[in-house]
Amino acid sequence: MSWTDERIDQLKGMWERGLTASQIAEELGGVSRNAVIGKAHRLGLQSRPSPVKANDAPKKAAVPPRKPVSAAPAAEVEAAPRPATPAPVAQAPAPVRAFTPAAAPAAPAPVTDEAPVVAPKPQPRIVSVGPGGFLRQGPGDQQAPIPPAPPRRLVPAKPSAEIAGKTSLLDLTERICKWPMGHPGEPDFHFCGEQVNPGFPYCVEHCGRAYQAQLPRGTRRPPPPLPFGGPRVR
DNA sequence: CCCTGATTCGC
DNA sequence: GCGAATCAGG
Repeated sequence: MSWTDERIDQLKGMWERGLTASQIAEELGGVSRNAVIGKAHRLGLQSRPSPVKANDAPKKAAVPPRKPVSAAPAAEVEAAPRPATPAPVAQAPAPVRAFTPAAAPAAPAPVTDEAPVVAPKPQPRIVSVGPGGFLRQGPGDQQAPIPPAPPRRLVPAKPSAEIAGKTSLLDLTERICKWPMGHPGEPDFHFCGEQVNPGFPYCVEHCGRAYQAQLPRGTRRPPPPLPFGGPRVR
């Protein structure tokens, strides 16, 4: 499989929504987890909480090159680190005022420079709250800052109590027995969920059901006689 | 063992 | 550019 624009878009979306690389790889199909991670990095989608990478100063070399083909110049001065998100210079917490009307009028924009900015009179903005708690926006108002969505992992909703504790379709992995229990559509339809017989999609017990030993040709039993002599043959 | 993301490097 | 191999932490 190749990285078409569509697949790249899917990758971006899932990566940003917090799906793991494995999940994304499964979803896309035809690519490995490593491929997804590699592509994500090449795309510049980067930096998700990694279990390995400490978020703070990497004092030690994280991964010393296994095959140091070229000696790296050690005296490299790191360039100025680019902040991941532009500094929220004038991110005045406007909506807060709506919820804490008693608070004194805070400085609307905490400008940090020393220029003698003549603070315009902090005229009290009238903010009305609509049903559901959203803030009504006046014609001149700027869009309220959208709070960044925290990274979240999609968790399959548990649909019913009958299935609680059972192996659902979403629980299936390479090493989970996929023998169906019940029938699709029924409320308690699930899968066996036992440890798989290595190399097979089912556990040992269900392998015995799925794969019946076949006698060599010539030694097969004749088919059992059908009732009433079987279908009529002219 | 399983999982995770990061990184390297041959292709 | 791609991704398997590898590393390393949970």
